[in-house]
Amino acid sequence: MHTSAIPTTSPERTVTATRPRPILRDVGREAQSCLGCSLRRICMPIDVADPEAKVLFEKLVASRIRLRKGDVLFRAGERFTALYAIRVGSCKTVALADDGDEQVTGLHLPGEIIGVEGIGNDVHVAQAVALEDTEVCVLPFERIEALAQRDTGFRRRLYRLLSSAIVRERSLSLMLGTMRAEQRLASFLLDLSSRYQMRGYSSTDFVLRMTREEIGSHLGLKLETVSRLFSRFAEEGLIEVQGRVIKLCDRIGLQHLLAAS
Amino acid sequence: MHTSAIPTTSPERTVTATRPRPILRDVGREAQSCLGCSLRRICMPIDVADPEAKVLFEKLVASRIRLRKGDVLFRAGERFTALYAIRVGSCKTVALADDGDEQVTGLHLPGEIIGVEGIGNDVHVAQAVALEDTEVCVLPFERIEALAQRDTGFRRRLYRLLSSAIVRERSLSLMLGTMRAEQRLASFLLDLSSRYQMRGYSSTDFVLRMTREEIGSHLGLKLETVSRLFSRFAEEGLIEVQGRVIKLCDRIGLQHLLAAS
DNA sequence: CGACTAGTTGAGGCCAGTCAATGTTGGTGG
DNA sequence: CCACCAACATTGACTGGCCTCAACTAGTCG
Repeated sequence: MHTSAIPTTSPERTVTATRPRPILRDVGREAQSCLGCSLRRICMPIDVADPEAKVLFEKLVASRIRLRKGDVLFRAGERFTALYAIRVGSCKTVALADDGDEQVTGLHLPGEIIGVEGIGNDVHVAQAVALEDTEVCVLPFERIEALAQRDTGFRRRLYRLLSSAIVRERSLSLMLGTMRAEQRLASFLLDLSSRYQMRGYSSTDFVLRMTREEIGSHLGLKLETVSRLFSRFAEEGLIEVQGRVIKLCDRIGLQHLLAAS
Repeated sequence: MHTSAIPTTSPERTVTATRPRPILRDVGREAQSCLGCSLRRICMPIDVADPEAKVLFEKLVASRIRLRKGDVLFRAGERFTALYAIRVGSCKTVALADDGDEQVTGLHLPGEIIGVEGIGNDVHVAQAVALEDTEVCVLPFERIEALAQRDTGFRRRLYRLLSSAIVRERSLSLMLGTMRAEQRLASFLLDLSSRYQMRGYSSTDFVLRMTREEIGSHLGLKLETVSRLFSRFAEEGLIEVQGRVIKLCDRIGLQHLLAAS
């Protein structure tokens, strides 16, 4: 069930770090059931009662893929065949406009499922790139379809996955449309913080996996602006910055920034 | 099947034109099948072969609702019970941030289906408001669910609906994150133009249903900026403007604006 | 007619972009 | 181990696009 043809995309025009490199496909790691996965609570929080459906659920993951930093999981224009659940590491998704403009639309952490925009199109409209060494589970669409048809709970999960992607994109628009630079960055940091916390990591100390340029692209800012803001936040005692190592010192202060018009 | 409780939302804080007004529910117009609908090609372009599914398909629309300009179809926080297909008129969808910020996230024309963000949440996260006298079909979620379970084509249609909502939101983000004011407005006009064309209306002459402020909110600009840009586009011979009546004179010129860095 | 909303246009200020120089970090090979 | 290089990051000076504030006009409705 490999993708039979790798569609031609323009020769690598990415913000950073995406050297042209052969696409790595299944590394032959044996699949594993979601049932025993430690990320299940975040990734697939459903119960499947019906025995037949349960069998399908256990076989949802066809394989695992290992990615090194900079590896491309899927490209825009490539045929949609599966969703991917991040098990270890992190990925960015990058949207490409017709005119070559591009934007980091999302930063995805373990337990998140990516690739949903392709689900109605048969084609991916975005690109996913690993930000560090990363491992993802491959959920082939036929299996998703089959399980969705049989099990109501899973179908609900699928709806939720899609609608929360809509909501996420929308809140990004809201941010880009209404916030000023400092608010965007504060909002970004707070969002990251709470997502790390949800996964049992520190909510105050973490390492950014994106460059200033990628963060800027995500927030609709230039890298210099991002850099300046980090410095300013540090001066004001809101955070401590050491390259990509971040420490949130004053969460309340950051939240106040958001409230300010 | 009416919504049993109307959740309390903050007392009307919208960009414009949304006077507090009693929510109008079903006006008692008899439902009608999608099969004979002139918008079906745009709205529900599927064939349902299986006879049982066909019965469900014919009964998809429970009722129609008529809205006058400014009427609210659903509010953020309100329970999600149905999708709505626009038959006549147009609606805007408005997203509300925690801090009171709001943004027009979409302008919806006949044949479009709105409310999909609520599909996984049981709750609407946005507000939909009629921009003119408007009529919508009510597609109760139970009926959608039932048909989706039975018919593969319809299920695909549902996926497509959701994923294209993701793509639409994403391209809005892309616009807000990467384009300058004149490009945003040009892009907005060209998008509207092609959507009118798709519906058999003139692609060059149309009436904006939104105020400058609403357009600005959608594009992440202030109303003065929108107004100035309309004037400038008119000066440059790209368009003619007469209040809300727009005539696109130089489509190519507008497209050139997009390409320019 | 007055009150109100929508739209236009001008003057000035500020936030973020641009251009440029310099510093820092991490990986590679001698 | 260190030298070197490239990618990443920081900081400064300047610019300009969009926002803000404000005045004025046009149309609408009671």
